[in-house]
Amino acid sequence: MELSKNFQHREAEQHWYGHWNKSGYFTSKPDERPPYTIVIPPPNVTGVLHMGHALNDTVQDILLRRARMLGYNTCWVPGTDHASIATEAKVVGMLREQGIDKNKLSRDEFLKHAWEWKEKYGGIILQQLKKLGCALDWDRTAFTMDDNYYAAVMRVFVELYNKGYIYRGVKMINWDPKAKTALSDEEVIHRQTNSKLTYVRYRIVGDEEEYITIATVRPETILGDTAVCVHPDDPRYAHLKGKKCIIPLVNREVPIIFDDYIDIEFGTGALKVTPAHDINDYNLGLKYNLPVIDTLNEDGTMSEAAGLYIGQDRFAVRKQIVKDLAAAGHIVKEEDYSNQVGFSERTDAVIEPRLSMQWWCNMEKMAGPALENVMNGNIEFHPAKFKNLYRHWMENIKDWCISRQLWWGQRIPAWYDSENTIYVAETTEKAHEQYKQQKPELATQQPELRQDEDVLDTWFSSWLWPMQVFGWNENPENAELKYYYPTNTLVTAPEIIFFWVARMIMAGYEFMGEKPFNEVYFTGIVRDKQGRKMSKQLGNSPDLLALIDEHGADAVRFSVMISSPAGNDLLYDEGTLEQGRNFSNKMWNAMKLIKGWESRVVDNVEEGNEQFAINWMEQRMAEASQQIAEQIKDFRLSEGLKTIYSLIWNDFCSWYLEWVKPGMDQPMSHHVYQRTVDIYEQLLQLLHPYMPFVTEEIYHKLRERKPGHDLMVQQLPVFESINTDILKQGSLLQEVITSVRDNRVKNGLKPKDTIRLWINTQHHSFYEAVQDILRRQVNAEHIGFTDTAKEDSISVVVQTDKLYIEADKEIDTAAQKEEMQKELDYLKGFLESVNKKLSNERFVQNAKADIVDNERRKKEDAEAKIKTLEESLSLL
RNA sequence: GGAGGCAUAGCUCAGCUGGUUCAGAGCAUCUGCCUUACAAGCAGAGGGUCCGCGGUUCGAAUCCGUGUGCCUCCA
Repeated sequence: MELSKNFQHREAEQHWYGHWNKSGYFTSKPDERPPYTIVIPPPNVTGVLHMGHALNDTVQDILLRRARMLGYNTCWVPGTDHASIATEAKVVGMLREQGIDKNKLSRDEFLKHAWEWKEKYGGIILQQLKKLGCALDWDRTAFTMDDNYYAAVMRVFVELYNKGYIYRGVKMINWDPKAKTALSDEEVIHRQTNSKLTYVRYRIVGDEEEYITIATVRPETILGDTAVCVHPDDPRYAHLKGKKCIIPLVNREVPIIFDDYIDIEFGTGALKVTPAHDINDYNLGLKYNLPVIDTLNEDGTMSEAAGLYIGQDRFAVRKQIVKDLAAAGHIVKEEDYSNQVGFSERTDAVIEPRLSMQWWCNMEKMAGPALENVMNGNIEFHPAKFKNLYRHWMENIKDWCISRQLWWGQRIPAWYDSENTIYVAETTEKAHEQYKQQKPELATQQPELRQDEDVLDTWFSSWLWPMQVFGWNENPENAELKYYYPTNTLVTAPEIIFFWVARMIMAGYEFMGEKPFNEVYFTGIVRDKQGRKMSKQLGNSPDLLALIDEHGADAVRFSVMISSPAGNDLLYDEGTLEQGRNFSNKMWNAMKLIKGWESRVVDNVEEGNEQFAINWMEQRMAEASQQIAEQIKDFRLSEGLKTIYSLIWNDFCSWYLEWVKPGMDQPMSHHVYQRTVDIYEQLLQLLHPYMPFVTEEIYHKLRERKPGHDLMVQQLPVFESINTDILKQGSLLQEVITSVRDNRVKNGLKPKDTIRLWINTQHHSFYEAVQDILRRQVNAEHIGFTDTAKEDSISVVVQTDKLYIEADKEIDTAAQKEEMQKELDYLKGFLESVNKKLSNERFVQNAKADIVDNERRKKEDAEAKIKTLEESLSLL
């Protein structure tokens, strides 16, 4: 078998993903094993794989692949979200390019285009997840607009309506003038924006000379003002009680009202009140019974009601009105001002608060169990800090605006008769039945009902995801739902904790009477090296498919995971891609080295110190396995990867393989060879969840495998208790080797220069067990024991052993002396502090016994070492 | 304005219930090596006022208070 110089990721990735898929490893059916279930946070059907997905889905894949190795029946459900507003915007844009105006299409015609688009381009992201290696059960691929899913959404709407949670009403909502739809509070992004604060004076009625000055960042809304408000305790305005003022340009008389809502410090202390276009003004309007003048059209242009600038865009008017006000002598001043402005999450348009008739869902009742079960730990949040955030939101939960003025989505199942009576039902037929029952006479004259034009918020469907992907609506008692629900772990971004996580929890308790998942792991936000959030707009998100193609999926997974501290944001540095690729390469070469020994394997070769190396490596592996299990259990996935990385690179490659490596053209013991392959297999298995492709590839190169004998489906070995003595001996050996090498370098010995090593020690048996290893590792031609110091040698102290290096070269004793003296000084200082502690009665009395014992041991160790060092020093 | 978080080596971060020779890891840097798997590598080294101040304690990177700086979410 000819092995390439480096790991070739392209062929390996394609081959193994296909092989796993064909072998049915991704498919799950309920059986006697315990389930481990994850539902993927469904990406937008319009989406393409970006860094956030890479992080999120790699985490899920790691958890899932590891769970399979621990004996669980793993099921990871893929799918996409119809993403009503994002998809509709995309389709509208595509139609525009083809010269088709959405407004000229009927609803059905538009939906036909939308479905065509979805079938053709939608769900590309699912193919991209395959490239990343994700072990998703493709047979279960779901879409939030599938027929059965649609039906579930209808049922939920009707049930909540019948319970009285869902109602229709006029309220102030966030209006997206670009998409021409309402948005929920969660879909509005507030950004600090540079604006102008314009000071405008309104003349007081009955006095040609007196004015009241207000400050505003949205001067165009002046046209909708119906009052001016000041604080009742503000002495500047006390004399204006009962007076009116005149809105400039439109010359409308409005009252001056007094309310302690006003912040005296802000601006001039006088606030213009525009009930139609500001939520706080709206509330003031309700309180003082002010008229509402809606000056905006749905596309953000000025309406008839504005009286001026009709049909012109709000931002153009903002500039123009300041000029016109100035010309009329009403502008006092303008100053730069920085404030929070709301933007649409989907279209990035500036949000206008706007009054409109919408559908609402009252969340208060559903919030109860959802809050309780997170706070009591029934659903675990990792990191736990998100519990506070969650509680804060749940305790102040507001009604959810669930209607959207769009076509792409689940149409609201409400019908109206000619008297505007509402019939809510899952289907047209059922609505008509209600109608005939309630108004038989009208129904015979006018049999047709008219359905509400709006669709539901996307999240009103995705909050059912963990139940509906297992067929909740068809049969809530079905075997799959019973087996897989509640799912185990939800992995998602903290940004959608309210949009999605909280609502899934509410839906779970409301409709299933059970939580949707046992635990939630919130990943960090992916940022670039400068700490900026990766986004399309900034263009700082790398092309993932290109990265995978160039460096390999394993390298991408490695690089995302290694820089992903638990619970914190991830500053993505492409340099770690190289680290990941180098790691693959390192493992590839370790395999090549081992394979190179295969032809030299002999049954009856005399073994040297290899057994020590094997015993030590096995214990290191057991120790690291335990650490990794702990780390992954606590979602410290990045640390888990570091642990395996170091175990493979340092312990296995740098130490173990060097320790068992046979000399040039020397035979290899059959036993040592087999154990080495066994050990390597287990290491590959530990790493497999993180880097599935390279590990599977090497696993198959190491030994011939029978069909079905793939690394992905192997079970993790269970390690017995750990022998710490062997681990300590291994560390001592490493310390001896490193110290001797260090002294070789410091004394200018070249790697090829051989030495003679003399050891003054109590631990003869230990050194005998490792002397072959030691000799090779420090390039010694001879190792022997001694009771006395060696003349003209480099002396090295390791713990309490003294080593003497003899070389055919001049030795710089002065430098050595200095080094030893430094070490000695440090130890003496250390001993002093230990002694101080031990002579402190309060310490000896208060501290735990084993802590005190430990201090005593430290004291003894330090004293012994000082003695050894002093002896060595005196001989220099 | 309200809520939450973070601050440890040049960079990114560990350090869990206060006590291990506790001040760590990786990357980066420096020095020497093309040594019989790997120069995408090997060997070795240097590098820190644990943000400032105060407190609790026999003992604080760790707990508490406070100041400063940065970040996120909400209004």
